[in-house]
Amino acid sequence: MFNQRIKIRQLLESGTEGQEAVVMGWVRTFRNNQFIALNDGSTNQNLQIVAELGTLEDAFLKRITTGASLKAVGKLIPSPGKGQKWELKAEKVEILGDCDPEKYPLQPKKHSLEFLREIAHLRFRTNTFSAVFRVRHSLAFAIHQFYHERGFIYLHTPIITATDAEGAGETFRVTTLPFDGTPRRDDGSVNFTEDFFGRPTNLTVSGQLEGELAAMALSEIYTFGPTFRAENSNTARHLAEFWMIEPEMAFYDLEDNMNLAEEFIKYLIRFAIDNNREDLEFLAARLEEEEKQKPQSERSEWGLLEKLNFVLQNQFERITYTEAIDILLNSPAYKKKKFKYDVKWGIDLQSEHERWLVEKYFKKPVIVTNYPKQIKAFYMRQNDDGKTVAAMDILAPGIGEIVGGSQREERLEKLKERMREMHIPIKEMWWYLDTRRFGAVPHAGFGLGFERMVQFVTGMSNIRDAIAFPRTPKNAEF
RNA sequence: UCCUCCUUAGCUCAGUUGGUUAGAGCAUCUGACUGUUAAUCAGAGGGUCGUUGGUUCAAGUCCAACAGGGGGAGCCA
Repeated sequence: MFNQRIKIRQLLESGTEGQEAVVMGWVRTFRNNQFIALNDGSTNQNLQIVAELGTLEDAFLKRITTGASLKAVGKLIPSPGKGQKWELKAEKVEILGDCDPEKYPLQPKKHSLEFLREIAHLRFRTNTFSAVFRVRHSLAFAIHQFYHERGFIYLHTPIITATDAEGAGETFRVTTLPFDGTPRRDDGSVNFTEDFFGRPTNLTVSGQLEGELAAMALSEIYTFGPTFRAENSNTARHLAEFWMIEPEMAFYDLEDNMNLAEEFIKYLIRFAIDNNREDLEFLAARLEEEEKQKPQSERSEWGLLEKLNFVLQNQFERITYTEAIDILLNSPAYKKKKFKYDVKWGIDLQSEHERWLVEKYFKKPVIVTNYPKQIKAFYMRQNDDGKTVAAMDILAPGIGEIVGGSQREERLEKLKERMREMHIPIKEMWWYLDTRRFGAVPHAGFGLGFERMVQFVTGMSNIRDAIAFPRTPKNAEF
């Protein structure tokens, strides 16, 4: 039996003086030939193992190196030293796995995030990344709890799809056809009838359309799974493979949709604060250090926890696209020609415009609604003005668009008209249109980028540090 | 994909108007010390200066191309 061990988190939280304990973990540092800082990932805190001088042989001591894994048996006692409440007075120490210090890349010092990204297989062993992934876990758990409490059904939508009509960007092709000797038709085009599915298929860019089908019977569903975009995006907020939460609700209009999205985001933040206090405090301190490196003008006004608490305590600002344009046109930034891109009704809001609205003007999350129909997807419900659709984007400080959603067009003729205008193949989408033929109801939904949410809560500025093994153009190591 | 900056020891970085043998802190190794907190002190080892080509008597330093990375932009979540 191996698992008579106690996790360090549990030992530090509820251990009692003199308690006999077995712990296992990885050595962070070994000081003074007697103090081992041991971490097992259950908490950011290390347990100090004290091996009294003279009790262990020199040859054995040399094997206790940063990164080595070991088992320690001993008694929990109040620590006479500063910096920790408890320590484990070792009776027995056993090396589980040696770690050559000449070759091990992690040192007990600060490493740059860029360097750690290159050793993503080992970066879990740092304080920063173990904290990020504990928070990420909590958020994932909270997502299920939030929807479960509200009677939503967790739906698994397909990862391989034949639809390329969602208008959400470039896709990854899924095929078993050979690269050499690809079967061709007489006109030279690839003969997909010989492919695995007998037709062109790709990795999903969204589970929304399938989600709508289920919502037309189960009323309220959500998906939470991986999503793929083959765009050549090289930014701190894009991944080729990311996770997305897409709730879809029957009998919801745009306002219901916004209310749910705001409640959802606040629930996730609340959950992390309640369950990951220590990790968030560590990440907040880390962020503060990072901010100090920046020039005064670029520093954020708030610390991480202040920011999260502020978001919790305040209503998201809700404005229409038209109002947003008016505010931008009247802004000092516009009048002083600070914007690189021009502002006028009909344009898609640029990053600089969104950032100005969120970070300079409102200084809190902003929900922008009712965008011009030209710049939005075919399935969004057309408003009576004939110009706009019932769309909503939630813009978060430092992240940008974190949620994109809409009330869906449930009126068959209106939907088909829009599909024709946007050259969406109506015939192939027969199954989608059937929901509008058979008992259509008003419904709405949105997509929340999970890694962007993780970024927002942890304060990590690059999305590649919010997922264990980031997939980006020219990068699929690990 | 575009703009911009960067690439020097295992890591983080200095390196002057181009000039002789390229430095520091941390890490590693050796020794000392022993209630330490990224332990401390002394010493040692460690470099094809991203790659290729060019300019020059002379290139880490100047120029070009390529590769990788950061920041910003587009596309979006």
